[in-house]
Amino acid sequence: MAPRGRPRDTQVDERVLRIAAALIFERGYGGLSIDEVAEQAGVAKTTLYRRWPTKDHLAVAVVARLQADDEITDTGDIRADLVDYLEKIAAALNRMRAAGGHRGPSAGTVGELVAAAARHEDIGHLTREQYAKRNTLALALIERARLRGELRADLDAEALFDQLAGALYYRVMITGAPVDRAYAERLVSCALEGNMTCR
Amino acid sequence: MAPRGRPRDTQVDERVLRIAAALIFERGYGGLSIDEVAEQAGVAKTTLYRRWPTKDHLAVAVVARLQADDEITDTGDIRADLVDYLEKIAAALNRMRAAGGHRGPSAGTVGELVAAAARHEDIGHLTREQYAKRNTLALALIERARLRGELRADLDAEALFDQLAGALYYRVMITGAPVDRAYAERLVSCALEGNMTCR
DNA sequence: GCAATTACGAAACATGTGTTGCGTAATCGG
DNA sequence: CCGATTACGCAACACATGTTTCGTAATTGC
Repeated sequence: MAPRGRPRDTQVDERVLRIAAALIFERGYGGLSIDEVAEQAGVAKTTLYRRWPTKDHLAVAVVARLQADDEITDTGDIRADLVDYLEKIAAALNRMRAAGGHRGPSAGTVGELVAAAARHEDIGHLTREQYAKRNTLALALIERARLRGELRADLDAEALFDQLAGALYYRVMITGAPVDRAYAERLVSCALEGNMTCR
Repeated sequence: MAPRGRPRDTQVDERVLRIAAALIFERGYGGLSIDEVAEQAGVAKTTLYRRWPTKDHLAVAVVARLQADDEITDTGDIRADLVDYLEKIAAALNRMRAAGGHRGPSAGTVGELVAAAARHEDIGHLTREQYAKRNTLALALIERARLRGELRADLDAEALFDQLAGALYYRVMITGAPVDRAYAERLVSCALEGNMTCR
């Protein structure tokens, strides 16, 4: 049952992830140096590379740790449920945002992770799975609201959620504007109530 | 009027940008090597660094080149105008998307540019200005439609455009789903018509 | 206890980015 | 024409990432 050879030092994973997280949060993605992590953790670089084949993999592992498992609440009030869910996504983004580089509200880490997902097929596969899960949960929530008559019967759930989640990412990565609960409420109102006059 | 010393070889800029674009499009952001660009262009590295202080600056210059100046058309039909504008943004994203790494529909380049904007204050300033300009144009378009009664008087124009543009970026960078004119039409319909039943 | 297996540490190495120093070339102002 | 100024090319360097090699340590199955 136990693997054949010498077992890995399980303390190393914990220690390395903690040190790496501190470095990313303090100096940003570029300030995360493998050499420095190895030195501070008191292990050789080879030990790190055995667990995370690249710096990107280590960084993804760090970020994945501080992402709370997005659990969805279905109170029956689609407006409140959507706001809650968006706020959870926003909170995860803001947590990474705090790990900016030289500037305060920098979205560098999020962009780096997107790039990392594109560079390494396995990371991309992993993150896409994560996002697919989030998407499935949201679409199911919307579908339930539609079935109980809270939402239009002919709505485009995919476009709706793309818009809501996309606006959060757009703000964090592109415009740099803040994302908080108040903004989540604005988004949901805008999306649910529509913008045409002819009604 | 003319600068004091030896003038720069203007052919170098053109040649370097063309070669760098070819490299990015063929091998992705990571495949863009300063040494290789210098060699293929037949110039020294110092000549490149005199014009673009980092690889990030060169890459941004390459991408800025193939971004058509977003001109907005105001036909008086807000739905058609928004679809047109979104399609222009989508076209620019797809052009970068073609410059993927190892996988076809990779959004790595877009993510790298976001990261680059966070790494270098001047790039961030430049791109935020660019996005602010785009935002101003879109908000003005929406405002005109609102004033002529096509849209609700109490709409949230910022949230509306964040949602539309954000959905495009979200798809390109996060989910990897395609963005084309058909999707732009779905977005605009979803946003304009709203999703509640009570109407 | 012994062989196989796996983890670990130390060091050297290859590659790419970005910087620096120096000699040479081109242009302008006088 | 001459000096100041700027561009250019060549070479070397510092630094970080990531790979590889080799010797050693710990654990399992027999």
